[in-house]
Amino acid sequence: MTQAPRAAGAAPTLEDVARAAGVSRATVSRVVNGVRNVDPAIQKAVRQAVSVTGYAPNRAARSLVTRRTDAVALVVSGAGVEADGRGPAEEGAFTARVFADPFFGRVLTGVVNFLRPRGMHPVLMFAETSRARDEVVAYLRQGSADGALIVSTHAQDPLPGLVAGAGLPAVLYARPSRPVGISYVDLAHRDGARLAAEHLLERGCRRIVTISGPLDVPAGRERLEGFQEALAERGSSLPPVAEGLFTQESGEAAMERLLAEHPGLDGVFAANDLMATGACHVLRERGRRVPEDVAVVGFDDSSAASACRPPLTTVRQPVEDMAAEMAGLLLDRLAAPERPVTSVIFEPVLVVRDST
Amino acid sequence: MTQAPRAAGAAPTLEDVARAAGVSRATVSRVVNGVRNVDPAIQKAVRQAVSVTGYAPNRAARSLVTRRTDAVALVVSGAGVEADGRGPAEEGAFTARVFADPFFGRVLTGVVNFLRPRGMHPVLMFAETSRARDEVVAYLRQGSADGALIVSTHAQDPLPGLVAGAGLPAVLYARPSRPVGISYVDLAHRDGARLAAEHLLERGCRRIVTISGPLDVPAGRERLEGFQEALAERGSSLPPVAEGLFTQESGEAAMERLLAEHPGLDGVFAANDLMATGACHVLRERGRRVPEDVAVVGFDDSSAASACRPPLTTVRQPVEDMAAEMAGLLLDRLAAPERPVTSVIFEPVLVVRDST
DNA sequence: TTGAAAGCGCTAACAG
DNA sequence: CTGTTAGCGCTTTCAA
Repeated sequence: MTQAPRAAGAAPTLEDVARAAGVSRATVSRVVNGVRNVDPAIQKAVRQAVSVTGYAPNRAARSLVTRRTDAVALVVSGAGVEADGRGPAEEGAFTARVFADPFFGRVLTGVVNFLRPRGMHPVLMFAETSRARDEVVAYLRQGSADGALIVSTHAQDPLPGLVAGAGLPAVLYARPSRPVGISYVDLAHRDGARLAAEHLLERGCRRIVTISGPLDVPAGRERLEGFQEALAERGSSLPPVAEGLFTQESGEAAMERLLAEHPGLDGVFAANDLMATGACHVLRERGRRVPEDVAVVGFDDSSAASACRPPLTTVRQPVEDMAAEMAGLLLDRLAAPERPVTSVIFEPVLVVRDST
Repeated sequence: MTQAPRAAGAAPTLEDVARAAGVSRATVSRVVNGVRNVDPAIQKAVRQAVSVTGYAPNRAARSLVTRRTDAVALVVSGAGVEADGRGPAEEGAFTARVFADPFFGRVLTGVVNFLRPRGMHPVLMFAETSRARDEVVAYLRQGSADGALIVSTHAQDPLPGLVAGAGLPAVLYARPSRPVGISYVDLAHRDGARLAAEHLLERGCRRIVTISGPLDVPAGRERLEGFQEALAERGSSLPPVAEGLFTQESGEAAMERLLAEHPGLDGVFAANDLMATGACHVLRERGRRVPEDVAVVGFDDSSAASACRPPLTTVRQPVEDMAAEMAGLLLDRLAAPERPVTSVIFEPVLVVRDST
C-alpha cells in the first residue's frame, strides 16, 4: 500500500511530511498551524519531519480553503476622472511623480513596519485611470489580497466608492469627499495650518503670504482655510495666496509671483515642505535672508524639511504612524467584519527649526 | 437534477457561469483564458454569462493548478550579516532609511511601469536580517510569488546565494560579490566616475577632492576607483578622499573634513547626488561659490540633482530603465527557465547643469 | 469543438 | 488527541 515517492524536484507536500512522520495529513496541518491538542511527542516528530523534508506549505492551496491570502493591496489612487485614455508614457509619469515625493516613502515605511511583524506584505498597485481602477477592483474580487489600503489624494476619486460598493474591505488615507462607509485615517490639516499662522505671528511677522497646495485636493484646501481663519481671528488681514502643486518647482514659481507682487513680505507659510524648500531657494536668490528677513514655515516634516538650508520650521504630519494605523484598521476589519467603521484623526505638531 | 443556487453573497464560480451559459465548466474556463477552439456563438454566450453573474476567477484555485501567481517579490536586501537580533525599532529604521532615498522610488517606478501592463504586481519585502531573509526564501518557496527582484546594496549580502541555492527564479540589481548563477543588471560605475573626472579636469579644476560612498558597497568602491584611475591617467595626483554614507548629512560632514584639510580645493566629485547636495550646502556656508569657486559633480541624476541649488552636474544612472530591464529578465526567466543567465550592464552619461 | 472527470495541496468538520 | 473524508475553484488530460 506504499505510495510511490514524489518526483525529485517537486516541492514536498503535507502528504510527504505525514508519511515521513508516520501520522496523518491532518495532524501535520495542525502542527504546522499551531493548533493545540497535539501530543508533544508527535509534535516533535512532525517538526522533525518538516525540516527533514524541507516542507513549505503551499499558499494557493491554503488560501483556497481559508479564503485568506495574508496579502493586502496598497493602492495609490492619484488622479480623478481625468487621465483616462492616456498612453503608457503618462502612466509612467504618474508613478514616477508619486514615488519622487517623500510622502509615499513614509506611507510605505509605516505600512511595511506594521505588516511585517504580522507576516503580511503589501502588493503595490496604482489606480489613476478608470481602467486601472477596474483592475484593482478585479484584483480584490479575485481574492488576490484580503483588503486594500487606499492612498487617495484627489477629492473626487471614484475608487473608494467602487471598492465600498463591491463590499471589499478597505481603509483610506485621507477622508473621502463623500462618506462611503469606509474607515480612514487623516490629519487635522486646519489645526496644523493654525499652528503655522500663530507661530509666524509670534515671530513678529506682519506681512505674511502663503503658498497653498492644489485647491482641488482636500489637504490643500483645508491647510489654506485653517491658515486664513487663524490669521483672521487674530486680526490679521487675509494673506496673499499663490497656489502650488506640492512640488518644489511649483513652490519656486509661487514664491516668484508672491515676491513680485509683495516685495515687502516677511513671512511665508507653504502647504508642504517641498514647496517651502523651493520658496527658500527663491528667497535666497532674491537676496532675502531666511529667517532674518523672511520667516518660512513648511508642512509635513518630511525629509525635505531637515535637508533644507536652513532646516525648516514645519508642521509635523506623522505619516508613518498614520499609515500604520491605517493598516491596523484594515486588519481589525478583516478580523471582525461586522465592527462599525471607525476613523482616526491625527493632531499635527509644530516643529521649530531654523527657518523662523 | 438542478443544483441548489449559491448562497447570496458568495462569489460566483465557474460552475455558476457554466450553468448560466448552459455549457460545461471546461468550456467557460477556455473562454475565460482565451484558449482557441471554442465556437464563436458559445464564446459569446459565455461572455454574456460572465458579465451577468459578475464572475471573477479565483486566483488561489487557478494558482493551485497552474503553479503560477503572477506576482513577483521586490526585495530590498540591505545589510549583510550584521543587524541580526535587533529589535523592531532598528528594523523600522532600516525601512525608513531605504524609502527616504530617492533611489528606491526610481526602482519602484521602473518595476511597476514594466509589470503593470503585463497584469503583474510587485510584493514589497525586506531582507535585512537573517530572519527576514529566511522569510523571503520561505515566501518564495510557498509559491506566493513566481520570482524575486532583489535590490541588494551590500557586497556580502547572503540573500542572492540563498535564493540561488534554493533554485528560485530571481534577478538582481547590482552584481553580487561572488557569481551565484543569477542574472543581474548593473551600471558601469567606473566609467561614470571617469566621466566626472574628465569633466572636472576640462573645467580647469586642479585641486580636486572626492566624497566617496561607503567602501563596503561595490558601487561606492567602484566609483572611487574609476575616479582615481581617470585622474591618474591624466597625470593628476591622487585626490583626497572622505568617505560618506550616501546620505546628505554624511556628505556635509565629509565636505567639512575636506575643506578643513584642503581649503584651496576647487573641484568636488561626490559619489551620489544626496552627498553632492550636502557638499553644496557646506561650501556655501563656508563662503565658497558654486561653481565659480568650486565645481561640484554628483552621481545618479536623481531628483536631488535638479532640486539642488545650483542644479547639479551629475552622472546619470538610468535607474528606471535598469529596474524595468531587471523585471524583464525575470519574466524571461519565468517563461524559459532553461535559458542561460544573462546580465545587462548600463552605461552612464554625464548630465551638465549649473554646478560646474 | 465540447464535456466528464481527475486532481492541485490544503483545512476543517466529524468520527472515533 | 488523531485520522478519515469531503471539498475549496480551477485547469487539463482524455474521450466522445
